[in-house]
Amino acid sequence: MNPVIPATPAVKPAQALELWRRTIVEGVRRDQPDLSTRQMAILLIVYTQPAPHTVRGLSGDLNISKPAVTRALDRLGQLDFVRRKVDEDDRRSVLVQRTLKGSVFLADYAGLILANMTMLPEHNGSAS
Amino acid sequence: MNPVIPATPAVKPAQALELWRRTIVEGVRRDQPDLSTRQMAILLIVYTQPAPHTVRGLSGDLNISKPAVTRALDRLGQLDFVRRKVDEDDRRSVLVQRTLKGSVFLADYAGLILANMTMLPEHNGSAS
DNA sequence: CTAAAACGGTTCGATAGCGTAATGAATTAA
DNA sequence: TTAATTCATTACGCTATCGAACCGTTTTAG
Repeated sequence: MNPVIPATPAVKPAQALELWRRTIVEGVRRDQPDLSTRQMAILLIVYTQPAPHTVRGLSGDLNISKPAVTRALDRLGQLDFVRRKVDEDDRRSVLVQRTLKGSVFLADYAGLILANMTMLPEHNGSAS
Repeated sequence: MNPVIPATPAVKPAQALELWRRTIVEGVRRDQPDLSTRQMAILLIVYTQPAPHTVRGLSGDLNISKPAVTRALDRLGQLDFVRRKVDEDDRRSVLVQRTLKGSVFLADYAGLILANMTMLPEHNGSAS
């Protein structure tokens, strides 16, 4: 259908979706903490982007309302995946900090992703 | 930690999370249809796994209740990402079928994943 | 000091999702 | 034919989340 691409980078759309499916399905199956997409997005931002992280900043990053961020932080804080801390330079601001539990959770999730990534080349299906 | 693996495929946990963050954040930012994790899981199963797909089968695949699958199909059907069809062999069963809109959506999503995957090697950060 | 602006949090009504249990329709067993 | 089984959906109560608007605190401007 589309043989224009000169050299395929060894990874195809079908394989990308396969990676996504395996990882997400596994996550839903285990489902210890039922994180919404937004909560997961915030968690990933906090742990993979350099600090500081504020409510306003996260709200802008994800293009969602502030209350939504606050709620997500409530939930993530309830799970002890993140923690709030008042900014000393500006006491109005709240800094989102990482926790050990959050690190463990994401490390585990990363392992899940990697496991499915390494499994990809084996599954060389070219259907549809 | 675990040097048993003979040849690491040049991808680290931090890079896996980076891939996840970029893709999910992009999805949250633009995503017109705000799909939950379960809805996305069902969508991926339907489009990457061979047919047929029934409510009962999806319920078992994801280890969630059947009404949860029904509601997810309502949402996905409302978005015209999937379609219901009565199984002629067994009229009690409902077969979940793919649609053009769903194919386009997932193809677009796959492109998003691939874009972030190819961007990964550039981001060779080894912090933390 | 006083007034305006910025920031995060809270309240509000509305919406969506969950699982359990009951309902309808279709198949199978007797 | 009748009864039991199976599949999907609906009903129900509950919880979580949504955006808009408002509040209290802190910072900045005058």
